[in-house]
Amino acid sequence: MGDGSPWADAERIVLARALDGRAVATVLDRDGERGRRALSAAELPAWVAEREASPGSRGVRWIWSSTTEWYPALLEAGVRVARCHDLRLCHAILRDAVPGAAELRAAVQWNGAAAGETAGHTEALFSLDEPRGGPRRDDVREVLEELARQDAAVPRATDPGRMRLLLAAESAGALVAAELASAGVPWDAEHHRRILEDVLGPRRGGVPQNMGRLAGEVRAALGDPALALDSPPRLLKALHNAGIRVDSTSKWELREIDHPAIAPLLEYKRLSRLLSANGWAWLDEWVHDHRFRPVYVPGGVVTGRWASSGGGALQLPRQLRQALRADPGWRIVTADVAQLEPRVLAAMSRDARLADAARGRDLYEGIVASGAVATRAEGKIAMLGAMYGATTGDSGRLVPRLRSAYPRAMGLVDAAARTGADGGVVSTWLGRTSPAPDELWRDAQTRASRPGASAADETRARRIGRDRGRFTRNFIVQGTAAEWALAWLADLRLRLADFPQVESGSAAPRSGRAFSRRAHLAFFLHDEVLIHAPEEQADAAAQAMRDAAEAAGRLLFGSFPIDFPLDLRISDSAAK
DNA sequence: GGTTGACGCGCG
DNA sequence: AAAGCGCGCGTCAACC
Repeated sequence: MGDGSPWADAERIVLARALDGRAVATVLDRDGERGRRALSAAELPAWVAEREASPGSRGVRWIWSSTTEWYPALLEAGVRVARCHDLRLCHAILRDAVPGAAELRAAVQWNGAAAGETAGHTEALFSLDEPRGGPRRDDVREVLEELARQDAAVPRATDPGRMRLLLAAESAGALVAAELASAGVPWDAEHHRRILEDVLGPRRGGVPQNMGRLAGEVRAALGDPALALDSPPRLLKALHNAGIRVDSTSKWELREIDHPAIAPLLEYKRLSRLLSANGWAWLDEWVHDHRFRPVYVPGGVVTGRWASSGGGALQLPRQLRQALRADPGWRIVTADVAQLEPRVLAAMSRDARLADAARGRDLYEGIVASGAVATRAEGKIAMLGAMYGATTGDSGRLVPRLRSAYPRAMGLVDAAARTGADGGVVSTWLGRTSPAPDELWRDAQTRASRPGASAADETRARRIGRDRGRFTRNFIVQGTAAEWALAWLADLRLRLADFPQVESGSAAPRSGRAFSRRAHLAFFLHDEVLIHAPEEQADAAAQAMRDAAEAAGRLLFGSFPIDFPLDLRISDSAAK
């Protein structure tokens, strides 16, 4: 790699799979291949640990087809690595972001999810067992060729330096995701059950008691003794029959209605949601041995955010956070970033006035102090509206005030929206690109621009254009915020890995071998991180969170004066 | 019978 | 107080 790149001094070791199932490690240095050896599954962890620890290979970067295929077995054996390059995730970024990366685009066998990761609905383009999609992705030659394609593509990125950061951050995120799976979220199932019993009432075979009582009240108030509350169409008819004029059964609409059936109905919906999303069945499926182990999918969202597939980690209701409890002798350290997205917007647009409003305080209060809006609530609505593309309501009405107060920041998101509406592609700060327009957009524009297009065609084309504009407007902000969060996580996990091990007497053995004796990441949610730490390491873990946030800000935005204050708490649980 | 899409709602 | 981004998941109903 070129001078100054994060890879410049790193020894690179490529792991692939031989036909006999053994791992093949190819050691690369600046001048090319320096050696190769085959290792059995039993030999691999110790060998990796040795290379990772040896002073001579400081900065070794492990290159593999996919972190989800290689790292769990190492963690299982108690071995962590500091750095990796996840070819599958990096392929997806480079393929779209590098102009003219024809070789990468042609290597379609690298598209799609990791082998063995496609449970059902997502059609696997490729699988290790049936290489019908082309070369076996884990094959030694295939892996080395893909690495060569990516090495060739990076210097042709719009900004190679930023692209290297993005690839390193994305790969580090994949390591974090595997480590989170290994460590698990400490979960107090008994406490969770108490909450369920309190809210839903005892289960007596069928419907929990409190839900049954509420359902009875709704049926009585609507004069419909057989009504099935869980069927929106039937519920809607029953509401109409009772003279309640609503277009849907959503709680937003129902909340406006004055009728004796509404209060118990809304309460019923609340309970029903808790039961189906995080009730006893969820506990049985997802919590074992005091750990909740959700399935994270790094890079699963187009913007670069993580997705999840299983366990609903990204939707844990606030109501249940108090069941997230530290092991005895351990603490929960939580940190979330205050107003991450507008801060990122200030930095990427180099808007010094917005950065001023953000500095050292609540950003929305800062907007009030600048005189642009009257109250914090207005500042928040206006800023969200600016980032999401609101045009109507209170939000849409307030956005113009921000436009005049913060022309640089607003100019950047407005420009992204115009680009998107016109069918263009936008990029995050580090260079992840938005998808090209879909068929719906292309078709609408084609219809509207042909001779004899109707007014309806033109209206439709404009609407679809605006829809896409709202997406690209938000893409650059949400995507750059995701990059900041990855940088934060990446820095934090290395700091925590340097923490000393605690006495084995105070270990938390359920956290997995690599994490049971020192502070470790336990949960991540877009702009929020949770650490499970031995009591004596809690303060240091909190400081590591602050230091990592500071480092992430500098890594992305250099000396631009933006700060990322954390809301930090040390407690027995994750409850606010 | 199984699959698919709309809905509703939880999270950021 | 509800229209404006990104998700996952459970449920129901329409469909093959």
